Amino acid sequence: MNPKEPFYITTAIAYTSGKPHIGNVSDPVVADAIARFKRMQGYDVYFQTGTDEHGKKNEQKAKAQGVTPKEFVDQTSAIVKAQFDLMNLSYDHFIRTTDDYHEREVQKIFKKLYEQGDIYKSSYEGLYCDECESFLTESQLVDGKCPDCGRPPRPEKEEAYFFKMSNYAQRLIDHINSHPDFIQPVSRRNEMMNNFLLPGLQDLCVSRTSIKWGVPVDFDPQHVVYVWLDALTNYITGLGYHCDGENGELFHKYWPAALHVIGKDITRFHTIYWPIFLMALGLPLPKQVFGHPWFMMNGGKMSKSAGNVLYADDLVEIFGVDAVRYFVLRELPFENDGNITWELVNERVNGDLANVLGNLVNRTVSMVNRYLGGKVAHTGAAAPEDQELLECAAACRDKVAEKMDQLHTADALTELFALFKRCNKYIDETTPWVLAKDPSQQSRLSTVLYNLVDSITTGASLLSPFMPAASESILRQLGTEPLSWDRLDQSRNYPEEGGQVVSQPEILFQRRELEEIYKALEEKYGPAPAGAEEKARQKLQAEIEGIAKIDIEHFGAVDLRVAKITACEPIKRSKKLLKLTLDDGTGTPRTVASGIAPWYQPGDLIDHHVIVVSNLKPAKLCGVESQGMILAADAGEDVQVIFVDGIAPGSKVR
RNA sequence: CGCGGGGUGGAGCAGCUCGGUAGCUCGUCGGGCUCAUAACCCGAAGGUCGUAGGUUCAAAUCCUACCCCCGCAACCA
Repeated sequence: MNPKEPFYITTAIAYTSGKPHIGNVSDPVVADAIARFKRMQGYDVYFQTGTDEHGKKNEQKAKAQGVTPKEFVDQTSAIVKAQFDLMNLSYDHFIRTTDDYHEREVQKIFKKLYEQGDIYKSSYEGLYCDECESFLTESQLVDGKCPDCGRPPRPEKEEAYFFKMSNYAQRLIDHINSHPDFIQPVSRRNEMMNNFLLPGLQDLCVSRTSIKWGVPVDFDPQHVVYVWLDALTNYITGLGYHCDGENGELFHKYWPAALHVIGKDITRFHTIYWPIFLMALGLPLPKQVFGHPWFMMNGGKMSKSAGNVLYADDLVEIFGVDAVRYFVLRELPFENDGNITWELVNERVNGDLANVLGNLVNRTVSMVNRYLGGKVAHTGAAAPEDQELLECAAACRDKVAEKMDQLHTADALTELFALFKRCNKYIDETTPWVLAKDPSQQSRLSTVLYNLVDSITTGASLLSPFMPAASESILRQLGTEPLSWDRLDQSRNYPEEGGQVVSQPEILFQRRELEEIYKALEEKYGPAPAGAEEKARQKLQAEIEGIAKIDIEHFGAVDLRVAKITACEPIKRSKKLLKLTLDDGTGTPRTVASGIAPWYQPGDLIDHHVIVVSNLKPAKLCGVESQGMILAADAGEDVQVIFVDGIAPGSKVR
């Protein structure tokens, strides 16, 4: 390997709408471990992260707080940065999309793409719904009506800029096919190909006039640049890219990026739009994009509104930075979503970190002090049972590297911890406490403990990209320094003539009982159930108060009738829909699609009488025309259709 | 028939490309040890590898059909 080979790695820049949760900091942590590992291997690494600060959401939030958008994102960007720093990220550059050099360059890029014909000015053709304040695409339209409110939208022509994706789609398809590792994992690649590229890419609208908080198009200032075009370019503006040709030194050195680490939700932007923007700029494409899966909380998506969010700083407060890093790197899987809960983190910390690693260091330092006065040297008294340990330690480096090359941080850690487990086993095999009782075994005892310390030194050195602080602490306790990469596949790196360990071992990772954790959480947040109930009440109240009052005429406009379900069948291609055939007393059967399939079997419904909104405008759902809707109580998890059995079909409900 | 991923001891996963003893972590049970953070080490129990067929001397692995779960798309009238 060329020791100076550049390696540019980025995370997705974080959106500054609020405090990021543990899932949001997981790709920076993964990227950081990879960046540190590559540095250790001798690559010339440049690691960039940052915040994405423009867009409507921030504009609105700032307004709600009575501050300017810039003031708002200054706050939230600092919050994001604090979380990243807390996780001990070793980024070389933290970019903000409100940085002046970035904004200037985005304007130039936009202009260049416009001048060369990739971006063209047109008008947004869709119909505009005044009620919903949004444009509707052809596919959204339902009988020419707004799908949300059913009002007739009026034709509106709003001018906007579009990017001609079709110019580059085929080139991108070819690139993806000829670079099988470009998109990781493969499931994401197939998804992109089949859902977006092969059916034909739509031109992308790349400007907005409805938003003020963005980078203005300098030659047409009522437009601002679409946030994704703005955000994605951070990867090159951060390196000092200048589209007029005078690129900075960093750009020359580091572009194209070796790896973009992102969350799976934004794979489309990074593997379709971003490469195409780069093609348009005549730049080489990044070598790899890794759309990692997510952490779920108890099987559900983490979200603030669901109240199941875990924050990095809360976890760090209890477990420490390295433990949280370890969990993310060990448990965030490669292909499918992973799980994170207090219980799972605790299990990992106790099992792997406290028991296997922490205790190993602790017992080793203790023995060196107790039996050898704190100084351990290789005295030459080798024995056959040493071989297996020494080989395990020497082989560890390449095993870990192989897994890291595949971006499998979890497997890399498994390999590394296999070494620590092997060390524990070696202690049992050699029983130093027995040797210590026999003065004639003094030399052997010293070699045994030397081998142990030597192997731990190797392991601790390899550990540093994953858990920098723990690695440093172990090496300091052993009285040595991290090993350089080219020595890591060898033995006897610990000073053979003798090294001095600290006189008192320090607890690396504290074992904790779940009860302690629950207690700490309760002290911090108060009793959980009561708080949650109160929150739910407040939310409900706010929700109901937020709904505009209507007068009786409006309600009278809704025609509710009793109808009997005469037939019911599931709708193919849909998960939630059942197709109901109703007798509403008119003699003409009425078809209604209803999203109740998760709660009702078709047979449960036949012959029941239900309430139907009879004058709702028809709509097409999954290929079925639905003429009205039936009423049901929706408790989120549970849904019950309202039955009025015994009442004649056609009866009015008021 | 929209596209893709997956179904392996109680839990979470590896193995499948290139058929040949089903492996790892946690949990359970039993034993050992005392240097250590109730830790560490050893052993055991527990699996018709989603179902049904097929190919083969031999199938978790290859082929066919079906069932179930997850993601993307669609979508809750």
